Amino acid sequence: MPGAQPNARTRLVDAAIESFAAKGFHGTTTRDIASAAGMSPAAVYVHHKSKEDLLYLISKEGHERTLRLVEEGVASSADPVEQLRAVMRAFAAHHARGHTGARIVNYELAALNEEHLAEIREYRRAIEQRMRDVVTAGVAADVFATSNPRMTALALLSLGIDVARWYRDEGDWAPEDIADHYCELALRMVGAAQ
Amino acid sequence: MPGAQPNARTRLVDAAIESFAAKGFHGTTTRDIASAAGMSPAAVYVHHKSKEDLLYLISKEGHERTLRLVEEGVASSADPVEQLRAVMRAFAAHHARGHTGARIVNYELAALNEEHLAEIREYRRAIEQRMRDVVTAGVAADVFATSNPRMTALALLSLGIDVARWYRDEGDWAPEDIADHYCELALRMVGAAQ
DNA sequence: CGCGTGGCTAAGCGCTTGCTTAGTGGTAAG
DNA sequence: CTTACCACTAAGCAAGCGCTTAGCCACGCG
Repeated sequence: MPGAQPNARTRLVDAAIESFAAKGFHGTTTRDIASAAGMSPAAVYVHHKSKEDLLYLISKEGHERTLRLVEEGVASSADPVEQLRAVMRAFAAHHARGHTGARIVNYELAALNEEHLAEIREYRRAIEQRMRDVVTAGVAADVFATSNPRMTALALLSLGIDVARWYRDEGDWAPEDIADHYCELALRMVGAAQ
Repeated sequence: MPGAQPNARTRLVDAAIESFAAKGFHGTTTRDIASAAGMSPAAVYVHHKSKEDLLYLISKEGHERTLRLVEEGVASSADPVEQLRAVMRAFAAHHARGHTGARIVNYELAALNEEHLAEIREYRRAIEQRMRDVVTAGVAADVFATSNPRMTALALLSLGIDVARWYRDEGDWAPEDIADHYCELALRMVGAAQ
């Protein structure tokens, strides 16, 4: 065991996450990734097929995690108000706490190849569907009131996703502060009765 | 006059906007830009200093335009409710209609050099300040009610910016449809009295 | 001990990159 | 006709790119 720390493969993945988030997929070289993981350029290819494959792995795991988050929020209650609260809390906090990975998930889709992109799009479609279901259930139960449930659902996700763009670790707000306030905003956006 | 159409310089800028928006700054080559403008690779350097300088020019003009938009919205009325309506309408519609340029403005900041980035940050700070002023004025006038005006103002801008990410020309909604609905959402987010 | 195995690297291949150099051809003034 | 100028290009340079090849070295097993 030469270097340090855990598994070299995951060290490379972590290095790729840092690099892709900071400089974008095309702005990152395989040498950047290797040296951030403390290895030689060739080491990347011992553990991963290609640079694009690393991106795909990161994107896939990120989307899986996000979908799971949303589904757990929906499953946490039968009340649309509580569902929305749970989903928005988890979604916003995740995009703050995990802004590094979330930037890749949301802004590097164009760098994926065709098949990989098609697969990732499925996750995104599923996430949107879950949020749409929550909003339409609330409207049907007459606890939400919005003139365009589909656009409102998209706006809710959009608001959460964009946290990954503006969030800074050195900022004044902790992920939980943002999650709290975003819950309030979400309930207002859907016109939740209070 | 060999090629066609207007001014070669602006043709190159337009080509750069298309390319940067589609593939990102680092994913675009100077040859991409030149050939999209119907010229040889060297022609880029007849009219522009460097690839980064093209990005700077696009980013600067985009930010100037956005700031102007926000300021016009604020100036359109003395009533915070009307101000917010005007700003959100213009802001959302702009990020839909001009999503190509807006993507560069919002997602390619990291590709700017240090001085250029510093200058661009000033525009962004000013835009945020204008929005914050509208929200705090509304709270002071007791027509808005929000527990965290600063975060709410950021969320309003965030919501508008992210339109540039998800908007598609082939989609079901026109920029005006989005602008209308986003006005409603904005007023709800700030807790505007109805 | 010899032998295989598996994580890792030194070196480098073929290609593309941003950008430069040395012009070319068309236009217009003198 | 000469001269100067301007928009543009053909060709190419040095550097950097993603990725491969060949092989090293520490290890476990007989």
